[in-house]
Amino acid sequence: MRFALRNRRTMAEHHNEQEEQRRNKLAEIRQMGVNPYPATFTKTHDAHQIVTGFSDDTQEQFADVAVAGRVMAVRRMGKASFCHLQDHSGRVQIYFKRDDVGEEAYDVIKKLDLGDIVGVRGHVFKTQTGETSVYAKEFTLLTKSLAMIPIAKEEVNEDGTVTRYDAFADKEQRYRKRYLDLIANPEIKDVFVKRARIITAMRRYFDERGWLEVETPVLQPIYGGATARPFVTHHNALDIELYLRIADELYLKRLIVGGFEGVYEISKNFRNEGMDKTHNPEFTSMEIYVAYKDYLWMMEMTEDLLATITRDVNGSDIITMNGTEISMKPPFRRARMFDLFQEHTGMNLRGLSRDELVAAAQTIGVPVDPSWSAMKVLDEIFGERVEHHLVQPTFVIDYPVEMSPLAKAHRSEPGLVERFELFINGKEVANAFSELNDPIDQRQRLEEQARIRAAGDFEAMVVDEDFLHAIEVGLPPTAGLGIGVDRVVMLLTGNDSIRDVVFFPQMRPERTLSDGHE
RNA sequence: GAUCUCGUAGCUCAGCUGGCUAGAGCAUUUGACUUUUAAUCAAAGGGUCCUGGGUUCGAGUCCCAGCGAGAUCACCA
Repeated sequence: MRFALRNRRTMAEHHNEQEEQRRNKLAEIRQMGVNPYPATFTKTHDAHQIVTGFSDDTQEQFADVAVAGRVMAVRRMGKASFCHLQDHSGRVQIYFKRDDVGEEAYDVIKKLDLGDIVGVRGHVFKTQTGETSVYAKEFTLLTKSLAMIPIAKEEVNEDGTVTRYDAFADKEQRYRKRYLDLIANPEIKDVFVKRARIITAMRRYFDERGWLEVETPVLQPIYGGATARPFVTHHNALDIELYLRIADELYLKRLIVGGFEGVYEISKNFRNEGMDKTHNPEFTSMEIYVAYKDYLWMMEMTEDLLATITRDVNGSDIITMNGTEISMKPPFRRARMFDLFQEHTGMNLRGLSRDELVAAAQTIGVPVDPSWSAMKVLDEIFGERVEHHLVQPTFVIDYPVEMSPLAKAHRSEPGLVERFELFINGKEVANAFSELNDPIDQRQRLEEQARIRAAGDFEAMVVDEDFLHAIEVGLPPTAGLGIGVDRVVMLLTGNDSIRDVVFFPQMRPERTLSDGHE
């Protein structure tokens, strides 16, 4: 009966047996004169502090503690009961004895359900079997839970590991109802704590160097800075179409034009494209622009940044992904794109025409569509033959100009731009260039994009006249970098799905009942 | 968008080539038990078998369509 869970809100009158029982208990508790939803509770300790801090030597400090949390297990034995409370730090066992906690409180304790939130005051002790527990003297119901919660039984093994029986494992329900996932599988909180630490470390790194965190528009009249399809929305008062940003690049460069010499933004971007293990329609990116620097400098900054973050959150330079060790210790390998082609295909693809590239692809057995552009063919060969080799951090540098309409022409290599992409574990993690600041060149590049767009490629860029005007006013030499924050989090937490590093990944809407409940 | 796999109780799952009133463990209810710990013991309740069609004497099971999910591929960060 999946839809019973899914459409609870639309079926307010329809409760199953167990939910009906909980509502009855709620009424009974109210009749006993107990408020099932009081306003506050004063905690003195976290579960973790008690479990790790209590000993024969410290028992004085734990003579009077107050803890609160969600009831995760109850074992009743007539006039005494044990339960496990779970708070943000972990679990602790509570011992309730009717003669100590009082008969009225014990009557409420008898009605406790898994998922209720309670507060307990008492002293800490060790049970006969040696588990550190709180011996309750006072009990307060803090929140009566009315909905069923998929709490599984757990066994703590001798080595301290936990075996969970019949755990809440349905990926769909875990993503849709993340609050249940967090309750039932609390260890996933570590991923999100680490995510927060990564972002904090990144911010600290930039702030320490004097670069300014800024905010630029999410709603943009012209989208740009990347090749992607946008989400479209409508502003009623202005009666115009607006686009959710696909990148913040063009606005951040305007700020460098305006005189800031280092700006960064950590922001959600939105791309109206497919979803899979590494793509969510909204995702977090970090973009930073620093004046008077180039992509060579940016490579050093990037490897130092990522090494610093890795050490901060993982305490080591080594990360392990599906059993593969990846060293985040600088310097990272640097390889020119066409050298990598040479290395992994044995062919020199530099300067080949489209037809020659198609022929080359066929020679090495990469299937290509003859209608594709030269750049598309090159990209395909890279994806098929090169990318998955780039497990250890590798800067791929010096891309063809056609692939990079916002990057500065290479200072010594005609036809290439000063750009790098950083690959780790076979996936792109960062993208950066010496920013194009030649206004004539920039205009030509965007106009070329417009032609590609007119020819039917909706991902090609749109000409942004105001941005071009800003470049004409004068952008100093500038290095820019974008990092896929979700991907960094995936790497540092060992997850291979973006859905496991985002609290609420995008899901198809659930089906509603056909009979008009909605 | 394509292909494959899956959808049975609150949770985790059985249910063979279609055949009695659809099962188990946990969870729930009632009773016993004042240091238990996957507590135990006794009894009980709980199901639109994802949805809609079809085949059949008979469908959880077979067929078709739809919805949702996961995996793989394609596009992208």
